[in-house]
Amino acid sequence: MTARRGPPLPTGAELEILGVLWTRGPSTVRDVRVALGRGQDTAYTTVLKLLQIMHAKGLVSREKSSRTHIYAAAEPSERTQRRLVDDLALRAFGGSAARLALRALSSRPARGAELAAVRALLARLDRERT
Amino acid sequence: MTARRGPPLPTGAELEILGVLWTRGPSTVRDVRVALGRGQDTAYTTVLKLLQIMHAKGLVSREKSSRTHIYAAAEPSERTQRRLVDDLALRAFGGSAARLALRALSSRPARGAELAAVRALLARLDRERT
DNA sequence: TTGCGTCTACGAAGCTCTTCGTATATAACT
DNA sequence: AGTTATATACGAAGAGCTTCGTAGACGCAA
Repeated sequence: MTARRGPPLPTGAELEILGVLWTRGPSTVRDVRVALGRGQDTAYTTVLKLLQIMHAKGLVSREKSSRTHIYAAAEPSERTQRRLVDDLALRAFGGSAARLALRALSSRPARGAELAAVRALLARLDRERT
Repeated sequence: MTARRGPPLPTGAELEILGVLWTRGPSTVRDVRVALGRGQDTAYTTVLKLLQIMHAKGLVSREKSSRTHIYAAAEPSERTQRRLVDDLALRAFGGSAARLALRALSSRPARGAELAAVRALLARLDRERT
């Protein structure tokens, strides 16, 4: 139970970088730094160091292209997001992801399209129940 | 926007203590320590220090009963949970709590009663839509 | 009143996370 | 060959989190 395969959960700054890699695809340190959109507020070596740590943790893979490294998220966003949700469910909702979902839906005005997606999922769960 | 009133988000250990206070109601340090269920693995002063820090942060209130303090969660669980969910939505789901909910529901086999609650909520949202 | 059990307060160690500066390598250009 | 631009690697500082030991206060029983 809770075998927890895969890399550890990303920290705050790591998650922000993963977000860039998920939307941009494989990127260089420079690419990531630009995409973070902080201008010069974050030093180049800060992003580099983070990616090196993430590589050591198994959160990203990297490949050498001539002299620069190209980094990519090790897991698809879905899997990491699921692990993050499960973690929060465990820590704050007694392990119930459904109660977490309930709280998420009741908290904010969601857009219609997104609610429709939730309804579709519920319908599918119904169908698969039997 | 994102005005973030109220105390800061609880950390891991703080959240565990809040869980105890939410289910047990106002409790002494000793009560909390016992309810954590770690036996002697955690020192008394560790729980005390945490509660002192949480009091300074505004996460818990306390009241003096003779010589001991009685601690209580400053916010109801619903509010803190909502803030935690909103935080995760912001950091990992582009700010969309609905997409977070979708991931939560698709990740795990939920119990029927919980799914029913989600359906009821969606129905209510429908009704309020107009 | 002296001592024992229990409480609070405080300081500090060990750890992780985030940040950056410095040193070093390497390709490219003159 | 020497200079410049850009890369990586590494060390370390500063902050926050978690843990605990020690010291001091307070009530209660002998």
